Amino acid sequence: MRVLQSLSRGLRTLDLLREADEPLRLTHIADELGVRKSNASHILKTLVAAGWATQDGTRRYAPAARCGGRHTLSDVVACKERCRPALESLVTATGECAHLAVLVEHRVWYVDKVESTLPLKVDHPIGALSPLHCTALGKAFLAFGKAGTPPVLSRYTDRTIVERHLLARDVAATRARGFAIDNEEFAQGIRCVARPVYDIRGDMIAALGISGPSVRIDDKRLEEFGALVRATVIVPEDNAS
Amino acid sequence: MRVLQSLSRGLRTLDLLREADEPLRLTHIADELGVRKSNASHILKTLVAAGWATQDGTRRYAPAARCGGRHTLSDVVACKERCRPALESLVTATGECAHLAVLVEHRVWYVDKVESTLPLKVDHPIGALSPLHCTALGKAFLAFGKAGTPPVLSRYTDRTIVERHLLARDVAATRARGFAIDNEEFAQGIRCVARPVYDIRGDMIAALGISGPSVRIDDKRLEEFGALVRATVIVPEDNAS
DNA sequence: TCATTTTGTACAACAGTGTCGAACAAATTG
DNA sequence: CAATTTGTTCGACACTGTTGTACAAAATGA
Repeated sequence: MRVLQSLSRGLRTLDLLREADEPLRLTHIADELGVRKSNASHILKTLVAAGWATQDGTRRYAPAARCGGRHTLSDVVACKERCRPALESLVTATGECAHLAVLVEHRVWYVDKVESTLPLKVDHPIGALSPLHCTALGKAFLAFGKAGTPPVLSRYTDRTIVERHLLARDVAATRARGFAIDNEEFAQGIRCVARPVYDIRGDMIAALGISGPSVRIDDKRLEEFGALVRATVIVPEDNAS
Repeated sequence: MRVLQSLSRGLRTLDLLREADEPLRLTHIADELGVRKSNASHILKTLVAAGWATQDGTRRYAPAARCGGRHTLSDVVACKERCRPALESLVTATGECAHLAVLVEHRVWYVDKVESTLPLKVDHPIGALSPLHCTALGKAFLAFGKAGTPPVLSRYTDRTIVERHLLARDVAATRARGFAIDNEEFAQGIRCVARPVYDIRGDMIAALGISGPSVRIDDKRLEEFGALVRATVIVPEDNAS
């Protein structure tokens, strides 16, 4: 069997573009492929002509929308189904609400939840969209996924982190801690913790968290929840695909 | 500028695989590309080696999972947001529930809804998954989208269509009618109508429908609902992408 | 603002890859 | 089991893709 060189390189280029968090320069791609710039230029021009990549105003290249995000709808639904038991056991263990969300552009999209049975409870409806910088689920993507810091950091409460360097520090702390915390940064009286969920390839696909009213969650309990969420076992994806 | 031939053909092949409803034979692809079979074989082997296509037991080729479905998460969220006004106006006009769903594998996935304000109402929760062959939303995908008939047709009520030829006839009727109907085929006492929602490229991306209790929806009203759903204007997608 | 550096595209020419055609192998059909 | 269709392997030539250089266009820094 013969492997077509230019085709392989073109596909490799698509992978590079997709894996990158930001548009890539021609030089970078040429280096990565191990070819001359002129050659890389032709490869990229061909990808653009075929509608698989785009070139922006700064001459950088990005994958076209048709390349899709890192995950498909099927991936998300499969993830949702395999995280269900974890959500339920967390609610049983804590009595608080559990949520599952995926990353869409610069927001998190709630795709599943299990409600608390207590009368006072948090209700993020499935299908809702929330910002990244002030929710535990969102911060989990900032810390463990490939989400870039959102362009604007809106204020929701007096605790919302709206300065980029403070957010960066919080994200670093989150990474070290192993789970993300939202301490009334999105809505007053609500505290949350969240952890990443990875797919079989090791890419973060979703964030899974617990939310509850601050009156029931003191600092000590918040830490316990964090440890609990982090330690929760999520059934691995079957590699039949 | 030079367009790399083998790369173009490889990308073209990916398009063919993605657009097809079923795995394609090598000969078919070779004809489509206008090259010899041996050449097409090398192209496809390269795609497989790079993880962009798969070859099944019958030697047919299909796009790999990473190619994604026809639509991304962002597409779905954008669709959901642009369909919101339509859902709300339909609920206002009819008093019944409106739902929005996308296709995932062989099921529909509810991504948005607006509830009826009446005490007796239908409640398909967002995030739920339903079969294709016995829901209006699902039948809309069968008739107007590229969904294939599901492998098994389970019975849910005594009205559920479980024979393939009867379902095919129903799908054809749906196409002619312009909207899909579920006449207590999934749950007793619930009738629905649904229509397709298209993206900017003309591919069906979602199904939008109204559901209500049969006691309030006689045949005449069902037709009215169908006409109403079909006539509802959905704000077009902005082509900034 | 103008040098200086970096980055991307265009060009010609050669090497080597991709394409062809045929022969073989493997399914599928009758 | 023969006949037909379909997919893969192989060698060889032609043409495509790669290279290196030259030029243009931004970006950077003074």
